[in-house]
Amino acid sequence: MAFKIIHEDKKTKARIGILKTKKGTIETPFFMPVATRGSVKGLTSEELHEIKISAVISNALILYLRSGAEILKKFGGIGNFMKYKGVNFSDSGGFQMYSKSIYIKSNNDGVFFKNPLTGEKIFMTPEKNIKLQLDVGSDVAMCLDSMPLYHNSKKEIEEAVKKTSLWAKKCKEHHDLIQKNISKEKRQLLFGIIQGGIYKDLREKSAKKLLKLNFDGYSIGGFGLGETIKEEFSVVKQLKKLIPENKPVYLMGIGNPLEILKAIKLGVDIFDSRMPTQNARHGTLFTSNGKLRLLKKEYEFDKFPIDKNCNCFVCRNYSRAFIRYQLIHEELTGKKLATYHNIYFLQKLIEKAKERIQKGTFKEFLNEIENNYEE
RNA sequence: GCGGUUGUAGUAUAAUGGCAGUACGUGCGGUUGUGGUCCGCAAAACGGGAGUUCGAUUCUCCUCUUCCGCC
Repeated sequence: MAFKIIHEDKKTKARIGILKTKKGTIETPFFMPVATRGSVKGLTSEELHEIKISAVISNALILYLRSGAEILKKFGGIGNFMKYKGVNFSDSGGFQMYSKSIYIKSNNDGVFFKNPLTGEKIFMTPEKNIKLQLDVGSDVAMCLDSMPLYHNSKKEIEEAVKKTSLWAKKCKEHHDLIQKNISKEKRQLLFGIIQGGIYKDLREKSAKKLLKLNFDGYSIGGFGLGETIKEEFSVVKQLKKLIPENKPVYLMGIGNPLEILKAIKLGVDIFDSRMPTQNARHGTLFTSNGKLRLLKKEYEFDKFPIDKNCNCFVCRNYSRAFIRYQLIHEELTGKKLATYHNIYFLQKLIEKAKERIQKGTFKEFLNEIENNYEE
């Protein structure tokens, strides 16, 4: 069994679990920064270890388009390549169907992408994608899914659900086939992705199809793109009732601190998002009082750290004014320091949440955090 | 002093006898499974004065100003 629950909160659905991968075991809940092309922009793997980030997620499709996949294979996988000791997830690239620069179209057999660097047209099938993610050598792979957008019609979303189910079956069968001679402990895990937008009937249909295939974990995809949190959480609650307790649940693309905590309360185990890193680069910092727009002029001479309650390397050593100055003048150091802080902040927040789940006071913790947030 | 030249948001620049545009900067908002330099919105200017004209930032004159040349 790849996933085991070791602690359950009595007042909420929050839980602590252990995910077992070929690279080792890590505790849930956890947040993964995005390392799209094999690195978390601005941070070294040593720094990720220092912050105690236990997993990162890279993008198999983007790596492939830039010949990264080929190199990774020669290096024995992305973990060896980037010298990262934690767990490596890989995303299939299904999400890139929202990217106009590379997406062309899709049908029941796969997706047409174009390589923006060479103009080459690529037909990405579920089978090819699985092979690709095995070459990337991640510890946990995602199925190729068809991701509808929030503004798509219900009919279009239903189509996407259909394709996602079809591809999931192909992904799972191919994944099992390629790894059939590998011992269980050394196999890459594979997660199915549930789609269906905000429509509960479609989500249910999608979940049921995937549950039959018995994936190692279940991802909830297609959120964070325009729907309200209420709509999102309503679906998360519904899906949690359908997914067996002993399967890890991964809410894809969600990186807002408060949103993460509230999802943990609903029993979500895994998160990823480019939000903390991207926001950092653009000057929006996470703090215990909510977000801080560091580029505002009022911080020009500010000698305080980003967050006075934060104990990270950046907050112990640098002023808001310094980081702001570096960011404004486009010095890499500014982006790096801001990124370090945001990732540290999220990591610490989840660590605290885990402690409080263990103490049985997670619900109170959530209230405390919410009361401190201004936004 | 004489001749020429210049004057438009904080800065740099357009256009026009009839709503003065753009970029950067500033302010505010956004960013959720690619985006190292991202996106959206807003405030903000015709040096001053007189004249011609229905109407002048635009044409004329005066004045101040910029820069260049000459004495």
